[in-house]
Formats: sequence, structure tokens, C-alpha cells
Amino acid sequence: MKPNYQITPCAEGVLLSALRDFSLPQILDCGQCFRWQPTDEGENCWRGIAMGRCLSIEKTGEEQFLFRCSEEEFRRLWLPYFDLELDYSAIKAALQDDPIMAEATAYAPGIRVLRQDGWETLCTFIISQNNNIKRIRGIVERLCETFGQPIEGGYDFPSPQRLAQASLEDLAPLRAGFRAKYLLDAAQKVVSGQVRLEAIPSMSYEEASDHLQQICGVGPKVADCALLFGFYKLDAFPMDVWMKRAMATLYPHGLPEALLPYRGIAQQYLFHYARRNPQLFD
DNA sequence: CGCCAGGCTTCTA
DNA sequence: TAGAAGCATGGC
Repeated sequence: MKPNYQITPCAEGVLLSALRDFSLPQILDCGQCFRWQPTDEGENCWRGIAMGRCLSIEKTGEEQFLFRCSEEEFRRLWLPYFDLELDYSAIKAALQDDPIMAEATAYAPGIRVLRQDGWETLCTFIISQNNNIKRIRGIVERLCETFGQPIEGGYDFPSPQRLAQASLEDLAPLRAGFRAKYLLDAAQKVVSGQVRLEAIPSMSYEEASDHLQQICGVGPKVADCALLFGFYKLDAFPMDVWMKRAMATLYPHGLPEALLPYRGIAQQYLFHYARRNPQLFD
């Protein structure tokens, strides 16, 4: 079943109405992306750069959102980016039999898993290791400002070709620490063809994970995040420190079998729930 | 100041 | 081959 929101072009952009299961703060500040920011106090307006474009989005009413772009751009970039063809009501309904998932989905019913660019997602989660979200954002911004193509409203994420030309010293201004050499290794292996990002969609989850782990600095967790958030492998299940705490408390015997088909999306509800309620998992 | 961060590589027993 | 130490940097 497809979601039944409406798309209406208007003077300022594209108006989405009856758009359910869609919360800007829950989607854009739940740890899956690092280049979106609220531009107002109430977090009703957000601005970000992705897919080579800068975009502003505004919540203009109940289940109503204004995307400040052309209809052509909306359909080509943002409809797939926000995965608006996927019916999250149906997915959440399938999770309700599990009382813990009922709680986690009720806590943040507007979460969605983005379909980000694979290369960018791989790099941002290489940067994420043993790091905090605030600093990750800073390193990613400096990476784009230093090596990315200038575009309207900011800088695009740099291509692997551009990054592969850089030296370790060139990356010093990013202050990425020990992760800088991992970024270069990723870029070099993509450019050389040893790592074939374009082939990942046709690989199984296990194949794809092994393939990405050829890169120095990419282990199971970084590979899982890249696969889930950048390559739409919804059977990836990233286990970071928050998820380990949450799983130990909520599912000490592992994720129930009934949830396995939705494990990637379930992971995102659980991660957000754990991160926002840390006192439950001391 | 000390502890920790959406981990991984390297060293050690 | 499992487990611990080391890693750059800075947020809190």
C-alpha cells in the first residue's frame, strides 16, 4: 500500500499535504545524517545539503510541509531521499505486536530511514567512529568546505576522485585525527576500482558488508551504517554503544524473530529511544 | 581536569 | 584468537 499524501506545486516550492509518519527533527536529528540543521527555535524549519543541492523544508501545518525547490527536483531527488514511497504506517503496524517496539515507535512515530548517497554515508560513518555527533558534524562540514564543489547555498560533499588526490597533510585542517588516513584509503580504493560502490545494490547484505570492510577503518559497525543509511540495505543492524545498552536491557535474548524483516528500521526506532532516554539504560 | 564519543587497528598473551 | 591497549580530538 502506498502512502496517500498529495504533492502540490506552488510559488515557493512544493507543498506536501496529508504527509504522515514524517517529523523533521525525528528524521534529521536521529544520528543518520550530519548536514541538516534547524533554522528556527521550534525546529519547524530545516536546511541541509544533500545530493548536490541545498534544500530548505518548513512544516507549515498539521501533516503539511513546504519543500523549497522545483517539482522536478522534488521528484528526482527528495522524494527518493526521504523514501516517501515507503509506507511507514504499514511498517509500524507490523511492529505493534511487540510491546517494546510499540513503545519505541510511539516515542518517535515520525522517524524515517533516509536514502542518502552511499559514498557520503560511508565517509561520514568512517568519521563517526569513537567520536561524538557534534564533532562529527564539524569535521564533515570542514571536509565539504575544503574539498567539495561550491554550490548554491554551500558546498557539495567531495567526490572520491577529489579526495583521492589529497594527501594526509591536506586533510590536517579537518582535524579528523586518526580517521583522516581512513578517508584517504576509502577514496583511493573507490577510485582504483578495488571497492565498487556501484555494485553494492546488487550484492547481498553479507557480501556488501565484506566488500566495504576491505577499507581500512571500516569494520562491522561502520559498514552497517553505510549499508543502512546509504545503500538501503534494510537488513543491516548497526550495533553501537547505545544499541548494545538498549539490547541488553530490552532484548537480552536477541531481537525477536518477528522483527527480523524490519530490523534496519526497528534499529532506528530503538537507537533513538535509547539515546533520548539514557536513564533507562544505566 | 578526566571521561567519553553511532569503533577500528594493532599489540599481547 | 580473544582481549586489552592505543588512537586524535574536543564536547561536556
